[in-house]
Amino acid sequence: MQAQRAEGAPELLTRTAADVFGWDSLRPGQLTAMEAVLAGRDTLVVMPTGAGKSAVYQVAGTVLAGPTVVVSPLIALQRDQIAGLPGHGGPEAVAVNSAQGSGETKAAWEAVRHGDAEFLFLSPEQLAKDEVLERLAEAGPSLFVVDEAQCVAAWGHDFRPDYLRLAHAVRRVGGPTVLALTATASPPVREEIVRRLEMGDDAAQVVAGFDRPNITLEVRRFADDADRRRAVVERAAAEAKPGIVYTATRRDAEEYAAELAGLGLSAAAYHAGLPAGERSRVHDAFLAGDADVVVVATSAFGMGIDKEDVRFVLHAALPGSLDAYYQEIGRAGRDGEPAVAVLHYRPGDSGLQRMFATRTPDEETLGEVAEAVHDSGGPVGLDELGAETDLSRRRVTAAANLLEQAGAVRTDEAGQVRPEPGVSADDATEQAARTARARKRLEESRLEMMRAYADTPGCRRRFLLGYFGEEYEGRCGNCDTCRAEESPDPAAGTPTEGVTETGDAPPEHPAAAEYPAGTRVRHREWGDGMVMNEEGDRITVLFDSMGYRTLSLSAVTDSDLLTIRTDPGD
DNA sequence: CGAAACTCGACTACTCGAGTTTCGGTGCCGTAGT
Repeated sequence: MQAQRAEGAPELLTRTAADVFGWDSLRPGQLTAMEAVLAGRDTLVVMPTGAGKSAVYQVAGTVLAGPTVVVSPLIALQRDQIAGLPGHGGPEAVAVNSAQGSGETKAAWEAVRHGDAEFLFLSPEQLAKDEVLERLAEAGPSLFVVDEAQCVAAWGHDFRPDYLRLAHAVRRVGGPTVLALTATASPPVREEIVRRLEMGDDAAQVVAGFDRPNITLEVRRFADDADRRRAVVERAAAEAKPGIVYTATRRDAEEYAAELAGLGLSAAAYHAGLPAGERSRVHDAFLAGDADVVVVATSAFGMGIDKEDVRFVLHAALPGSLDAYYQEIGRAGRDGEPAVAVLHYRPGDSGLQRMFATRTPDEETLGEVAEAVHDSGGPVGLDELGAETDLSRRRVTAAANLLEQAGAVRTDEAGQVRPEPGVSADDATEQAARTARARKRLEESRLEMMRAYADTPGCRRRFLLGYFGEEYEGRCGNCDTCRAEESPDPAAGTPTEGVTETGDAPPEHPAAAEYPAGTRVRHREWGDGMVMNEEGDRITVLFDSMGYRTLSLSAVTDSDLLTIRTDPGD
């Protein structure tokens, strides 16, 4: 104890990293994050995959007394994480999930209860169960880690609503320090993670640079679907292997895979509709690299893939957001060697994404759940609500989350849902529907940003980095628009195939310097927002209530639309 | 929102086109049946 006290936190962390994990040095961001965690501060770490995010919780968790809970979205990922920990002698790690037998689960809980297990891996769905929370509360975890924390914002609203209920879980297990980890998160997504996980006001944020200069960025726009298909196949055949092609539908994944296989390439489709055995076979073959595979995938593929030598990531259609896009192209060129990311799209693509992104619980569902909460009179569990409304667990949870977000219901200390006093079921429904509509608008504007990236005449890297809150001066020289500028060959650049339409970047507006990315502004009608991007004479602002909006600087200065806010915190 | 699948009537005998409906994407979980 005396010896430890004499040793400062950085020394203790560095020594643990070396003694327990065999790491000779820690990167500055890692150490900063670990120190914040050790000091009991909730911490958000945004760092590229391969930069050692896991080390942050591994070392900090080992140093802190008490077990560490790690929330991980995929069972396969939990296995990898456990396998990645040092073998015997090191801290023990266990998991609890549906894929393992009851004996294994029992042993895992025993290990946690006796203090033998330092790390316990769980899905958010496990943390929705009373029994799991009670056992955890007893064990008194000191650290609560949310890995792949972008899932909170990306999946929590509909697909896996238990992600939005993690804050309740944190409270119920005794309020340990929260550590959220992600490779990709724009400022509004970071803000949402912090808010949803109810991380403290003084939460630390450790954000490493987003730039991946070795990835060449390119966009090709097509009027005709057949032209686009041909271009994708030709490109996949021509580029150095291995690579990934992302498609929008399962059907496309299979069609592209078949077409590439027809050209003699070893290509395989991967999507959630395939049998588990087939999926893991494709996954393993791709990781091993022995098949020189060109994998055609839907977004199911990629999370947790740590393969260094992916040479290209092609998109055969427009993704739903730049957050998703950057996450996916980030799987290219991890070794630092040149790699390419090419987006092939057709303006009609956005319809599919709009459908996916904007499907929120309908008013009828919200009404049913609101009434069930009301009629119950007192605290009621989500299972009970499901039985009463005859809705699936997932839909009930999503509806309850919206009602809660709208301030129409509340979740109590025991995880039960209660009506908010003085709010009728009808009012609750109306408020939640309003919240759902606002969410829809935000998702639509995210899609608009995706399209704006695809259509920008300016430097793509600068646009991307601006979206992630990083300023980038000048032009990168490694995207199609920069290259077109350097070699003013009319054949270069990215005109729409089949349609003549191109343009140089508009000249910088004199007022551009007044609105650098990150500036907090107030619009006469749309309220408060933050400048995300400035390009030529236009700026893009993310408004709290309206989502992303692009404004002309001439209009802004002519009619005094925006005021710059100087109050730092609000 | 948009593409594909389906339905249906016309007009001719199996095909065509217009109109209508359906479907599109991510993973946990638990439980029934071998």
